[in-house]
Amino acid sequence: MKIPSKTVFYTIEKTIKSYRKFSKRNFLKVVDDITIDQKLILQYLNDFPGLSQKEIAELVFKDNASLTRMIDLMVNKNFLKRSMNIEDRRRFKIEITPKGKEVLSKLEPVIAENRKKAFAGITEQELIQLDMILNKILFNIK
Amino acid sequence: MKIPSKTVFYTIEKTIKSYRKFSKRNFLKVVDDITIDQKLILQYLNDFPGLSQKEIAELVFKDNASLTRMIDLMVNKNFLKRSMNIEDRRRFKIEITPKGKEVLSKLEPVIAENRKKAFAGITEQELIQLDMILNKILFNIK
DNA sequence: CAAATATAATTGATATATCAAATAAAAAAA
DNA sequence: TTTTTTTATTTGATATATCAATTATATTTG
Repeated sequence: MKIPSKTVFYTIEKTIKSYRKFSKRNFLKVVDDITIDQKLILQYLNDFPGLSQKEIAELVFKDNASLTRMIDLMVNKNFLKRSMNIEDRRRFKIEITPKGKEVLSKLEPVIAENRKKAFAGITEQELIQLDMILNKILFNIK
Repeated sequence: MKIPSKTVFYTIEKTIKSYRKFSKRNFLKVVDDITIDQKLILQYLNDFPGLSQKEIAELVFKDNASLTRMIDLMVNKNFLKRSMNIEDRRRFKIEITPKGKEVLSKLEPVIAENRKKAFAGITEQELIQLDMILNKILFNIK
């Protein structure tokens, strides 16, 4: 019999990595040259316009330095536009371009489909359970 | 009310990244200059001597190319020894050095303590639940 | 057996992760 | 207001992630 306490983190890691691969494969069917994290950044900027790089970094669990470079790339790919922010000249104004919005709208149905497939046969109750247990762990280690 | 299906993967990602940071912090109290993945590699080689780089890569969910570079580093740090394998000259014989074993033995109590803290107040039953739900997801997306 | 195919590991290129140090601007304190 | 401290971002250095191409050896096939 397995001892879950020794393997749970392995399973968590496996799940998130597998889901990322699964998602990426499906994304590439409708948009080329996009990564999971780029999609997440687009999504957050769409839902909460005006986010700073630092705020985005926190949302996607990355370092500010990584964000700088990721935003650079996304500007080069014309997904985003970076301009001066008059109110606070330390931060930038980061906006989604029409191309960025188009990419996002192409991905939306894929995202929905991904979740649907991933959660097939899993009840709402189970997801709530899962969420709750993970939050307990998060509380313990914070 | 939150909709878990839209946030569960976010929570999973947050949990695993937080746990990695938490573990690393605690590792560095007893051993300097070790990463979570290096510890995992040492652990696997200790439990299953004779693993090839490819096999290790699969166990830690990494690419062969990454493993090549990680093993290089670990050899430089004198955690591992890499030598020719007579039976199959395509693969290497990778062995833990005394220093590697020492590091591992220093980390063992820390690992146990990490798990204990992370799972405080979580029942065996809940861990089994968690494991089961994650495996359902894994099955769905594989 | 020789030729074709498969496997293990490496290398190169590019992106990302992480930490520390640097820069520039804003906010707080003197 | 000047000085000090804090904040947002960037840059440099090093490690890791990922993909494609390469190399060397093993295995399979004809």
